[in-house]
Amino acid sequence: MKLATEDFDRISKALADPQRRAILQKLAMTGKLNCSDVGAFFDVSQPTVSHHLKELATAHVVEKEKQGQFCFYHVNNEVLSAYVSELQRRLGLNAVLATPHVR
Amino acid sequence: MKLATEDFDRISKALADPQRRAILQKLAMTGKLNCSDVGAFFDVSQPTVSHHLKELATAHVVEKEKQGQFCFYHVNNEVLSAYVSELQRRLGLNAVLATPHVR
DNA sequence: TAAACATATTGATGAACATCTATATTATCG
DNA sequence: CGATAATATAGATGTTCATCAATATGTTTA
Repeated sequence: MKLATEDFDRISKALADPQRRAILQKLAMTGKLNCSDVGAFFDVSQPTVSHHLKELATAHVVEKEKQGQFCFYHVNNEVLSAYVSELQRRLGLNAVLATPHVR
Repeated sequence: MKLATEDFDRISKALADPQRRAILQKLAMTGKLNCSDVGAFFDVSQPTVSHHLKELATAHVVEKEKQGQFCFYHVNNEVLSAYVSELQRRLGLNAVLATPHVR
């Protein structure tokens, strides 16, 4: 999967904040959570959680699923993998594994 | 190689800025550059380049080598690899490849 | 030693941002 | 319908930060 430059930039920024990384990690571990559940894990206000989730969603590293009054979020592994790959590519960390063959 | 939490945080922040990523990428491509050479590639002032290189060095993603009046910088691949691994671990991107065996 | 050069530091400025309180919006339930 | 609950938005505030001009520090060379 190919990431637009704009998305790559946005993801880098999204991952820069420790609180946002913690939220993302929690989502990665639990699979799927709603806003309130996420908030319960951390000592920040509800609007702050909402804001962070929005940032993560805008960067497409999480996906939002509205179910009635609730709003579930889950990690987008495809985007995260693409981000890590692109990061490795840019940093020259994948020279040896350039085109891995599966036989 | 194990990254201290503090280092992981600092690297995430260091990678958040596009200008710093561009500098790092340039260093990854060319291997080794001094301050002036780095500056020549971008349209920013000398103090700004110096500042960014310092941030990258503080995060240990580049290493500094003073040679007389010049100052050479090169990428620290070990730290960058460790960062990417830790990132993958936290984001749950390595479930399948947990302990890759080389036979 | 004086001038020229490479890099670092200082201090200032404007923008971005994390966070909060207050409030709005939308959905459920009695 | 009215109350309660979940999430979002608006606006404010303090902090962090990217950047620059000016200057300092350290190094080479004429």
